[in-house]
Amino acid sequence: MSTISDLIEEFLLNTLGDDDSLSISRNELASYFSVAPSQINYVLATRFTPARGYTIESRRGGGGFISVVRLTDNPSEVLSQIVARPISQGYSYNTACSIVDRLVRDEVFTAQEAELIKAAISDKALLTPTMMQKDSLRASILKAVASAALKRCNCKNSQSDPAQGAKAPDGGKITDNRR
Amino acid sequence: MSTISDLIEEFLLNTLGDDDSLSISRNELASYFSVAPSQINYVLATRFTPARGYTIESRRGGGGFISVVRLTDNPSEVLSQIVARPISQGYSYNTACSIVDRLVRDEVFTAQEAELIKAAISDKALLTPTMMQKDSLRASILKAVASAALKRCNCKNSQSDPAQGAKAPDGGKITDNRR
DNA sequence: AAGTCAAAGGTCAAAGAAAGTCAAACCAAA
DNA sequence: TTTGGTTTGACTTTCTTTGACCTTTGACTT
Repeated sequence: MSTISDLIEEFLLNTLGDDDSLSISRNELASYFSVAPSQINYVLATRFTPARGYTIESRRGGGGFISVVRLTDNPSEVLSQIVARPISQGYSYNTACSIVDRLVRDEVFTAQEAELIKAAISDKALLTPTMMQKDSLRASILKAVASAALKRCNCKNSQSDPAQGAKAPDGGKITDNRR
Repeated sequence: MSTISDLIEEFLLNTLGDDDSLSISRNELASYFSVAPSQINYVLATRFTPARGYTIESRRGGGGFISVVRLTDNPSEVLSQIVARPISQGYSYNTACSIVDRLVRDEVFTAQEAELIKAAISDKALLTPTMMQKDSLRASILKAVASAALKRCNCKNSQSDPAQGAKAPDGGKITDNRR
């Protein structure tokens, strides 16, 4: 069964379509789905995270709105960020998966590759006793994988695509807010 | 004589039929058979193991579910050996690489996938202090990856579109992990 | 310009809904 | 009587939903 949050996510994704941003009224959306307005925040906080390649902007007061922006920065940027990030900060499994999925979206990885990577960084695969250790290990493995991916990325990119501007407005933090 | 666990197994197998995967609610199933919910876990843990050709996925919380995924029924010999082998025996990096290369020749993995896997199991990626620990960890990761490779969709299916977050309403893919 | 106010949206914690874990109790067969 | 597979239930973890209360904003007065 899929939850109302899933439906809202789907609705937003559909509304987004091929565009790279959309703007809505929180209250309207909430009443359209008959949920508490704060549930909209929940959906945004859990599904439209930077790790997944989105950011949120909003304004309060009369004429307020929320907008969802699809991050369109260069995939190799994302890879570089993973590589640059200190291992000690670690990644939860879910955050790591969000990132991997996001990279599938950006066509850095195929869906099959993503499955393999996710398997490799699953709790199951990571024997280590404590969660903290797992998170670090995951960061380290992901880093190695990202480096490997960067290599082929460089090969592919060697002659392409100047026409893409649009950097992340926030310096592109890669974290996931899910609880 | 047949225990209730056997009946639950049979029920699941029937429900699975010819499909590659099924998705159920643990609580519903438990109450259908009037058993403790955790008995469902017992059945899954003892009867739907990778060794027997299945893996389990699940999600907790509201809208939670358990899904049973059938692994390919004509697995690569090499792949099944990896899954069967005890982790404690470990793999050196070189051995592991040979195996992965072998799997490339067998067309289980693409060359690109192989690169990523090798990166994931490189000494660099594996933080752990002692070599022995690294070797075990490598075995565990490789096992998880092999297991993922045994999922059908990973073997032959790629015809459909993976490009956007999985639209399959209600019948298809369960592989989640997102949140 | 400053003050007021209603209309947004934001935060947070509690309650609810699943599933997971683990060890103790149970039972059948050797 | 020991052993190994089953069954159960108490407790934990994860994800979702709701509601009460907080902050920001712009328009409207004064």
